Amino acid sequence: MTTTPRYRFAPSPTGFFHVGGARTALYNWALTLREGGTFVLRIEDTDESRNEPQWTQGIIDALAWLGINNDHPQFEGPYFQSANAQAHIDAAMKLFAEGKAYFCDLTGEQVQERAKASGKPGYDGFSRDRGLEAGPGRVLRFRVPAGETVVHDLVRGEVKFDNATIEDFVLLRGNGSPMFLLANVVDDQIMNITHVVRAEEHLPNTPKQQMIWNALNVAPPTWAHVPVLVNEQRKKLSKRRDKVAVEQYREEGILPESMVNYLMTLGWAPAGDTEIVPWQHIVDTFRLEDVNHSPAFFDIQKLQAFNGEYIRKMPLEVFIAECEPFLTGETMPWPAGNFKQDIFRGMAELVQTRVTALTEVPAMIDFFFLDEPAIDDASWAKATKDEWASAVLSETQTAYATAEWNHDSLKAVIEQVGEKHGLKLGKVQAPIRVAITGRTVGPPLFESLELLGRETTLARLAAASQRLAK
RNA sequence: GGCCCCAUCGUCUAGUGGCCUAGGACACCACCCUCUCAAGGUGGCGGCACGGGUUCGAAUCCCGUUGGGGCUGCCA
Repeated sequence: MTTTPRYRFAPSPTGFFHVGGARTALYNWALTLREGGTFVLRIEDTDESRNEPQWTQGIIDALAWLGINNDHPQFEGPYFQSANAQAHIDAAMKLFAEGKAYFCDLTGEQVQERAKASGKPGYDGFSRDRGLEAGPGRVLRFRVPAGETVVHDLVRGEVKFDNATIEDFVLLRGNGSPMFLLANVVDDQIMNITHVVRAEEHLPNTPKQQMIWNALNVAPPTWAHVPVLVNEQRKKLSKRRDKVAVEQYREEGILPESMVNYLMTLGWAPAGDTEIVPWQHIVDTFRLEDVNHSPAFFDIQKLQAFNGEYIRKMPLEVFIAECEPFLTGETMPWPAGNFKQDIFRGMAELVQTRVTALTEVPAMIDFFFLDEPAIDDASWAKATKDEWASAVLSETQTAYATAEWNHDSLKAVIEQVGEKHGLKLGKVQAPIRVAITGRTVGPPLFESLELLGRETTLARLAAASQRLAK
């Protein structure tokens, strides 16, 4: 009889959802999907001092955004670790009854003092044979057996630990509440978890947990410890120091497809010469055995490059629809109500190749919807510094008053103006562009003018001439 | 300090003893294209940490050194 694999992702709700956590979740999810298993989401909320309910919802929302949600029959949860507290305590007491754990009345400070005095770090097993019963303030410690613990890890291979180097760790706090090491194991047993795929920082915990599994007479799961994600200093990504919130990347216009694809390439690569591959391809080919052993730098620049590619790959209609939330609403740079969908539609294709995040779209087309273009001083100075600028502006204005209003002819007009002054199109267009858009860079000018319309164009050219005359 | 993990271009990686004169991607540079900016195209820069083995042959296996990281909590 073969049991279907059961993977799990067990975050603790102590802050925004971390990109490292997202990658771990994705690894589990990909494996679940390919193997026809189950993905269990379990919120590890046993640290009452740090948990906040809103973070739980944040995790669920962020996972859903990445495509991990209960629309899929293979998704199970969320469960809450706190709901199993009694089972954790029962398991602990079973270990105590069997002599596999014992109570200790030393406080944390006392443990430290003893360690300092003896010169050996950690707990020294002071209460091992004192036969203490449960009581207020007494912690339950696991009696680490002599010998060696060998962890079989799908990405690391065999990792051996000398039990003598592992202290008798705490199972139950002085107030009776279960600790992570225990709760985590008991929950995995209750939920029939077969594969524990998590970040490498948990590797030192694994021999301890494996001993708990054995002490509880249950065969441990298959372990896999994937490398951590690091910052440019090659330190583990931290919520305090680094930009790690999945939510934030979402707000900044990163597409879930890009995030998913990029995260999967940290520590692993699809076969062949392309990294941008469909999720289904990843599901079909991802293997833990192929995961790299060393930490990976989370490179925002590369994430953005992925995102740019995903944006460009979108069918135009999809792009237009996806931009919608970023173009309407209070925070837009233009007066409410000024946005015109048909103008954006006309520009969309030209905008699409020029952004790496959807949040960049408004700035690309703001001049259409602003009553006056927002003139950037540096751009203005650069584009109008030549003595011919004034003449170009006024001559263009005159010609545009009667020109045929389509981008080809608008372009031809400027070419003629340029020719008169011995200037190439690249040069002459500069003052016009600044007059109309406020900047020296932006989407193609003549298509923009066509959509802007004659009236506004002439008004802006006139305004620019006036400004230049001052 | 102790335990554990890791080590290919700046970064992410391919590589599982001969296919490696080490491949791709991001970034960077140049050129082409071009109304600006992009996109696209072409090319360039740039790496097996070091030292010993093993082997006919090593980026690939072994040992050591060095360097990095994680853990070392009545957090998870």
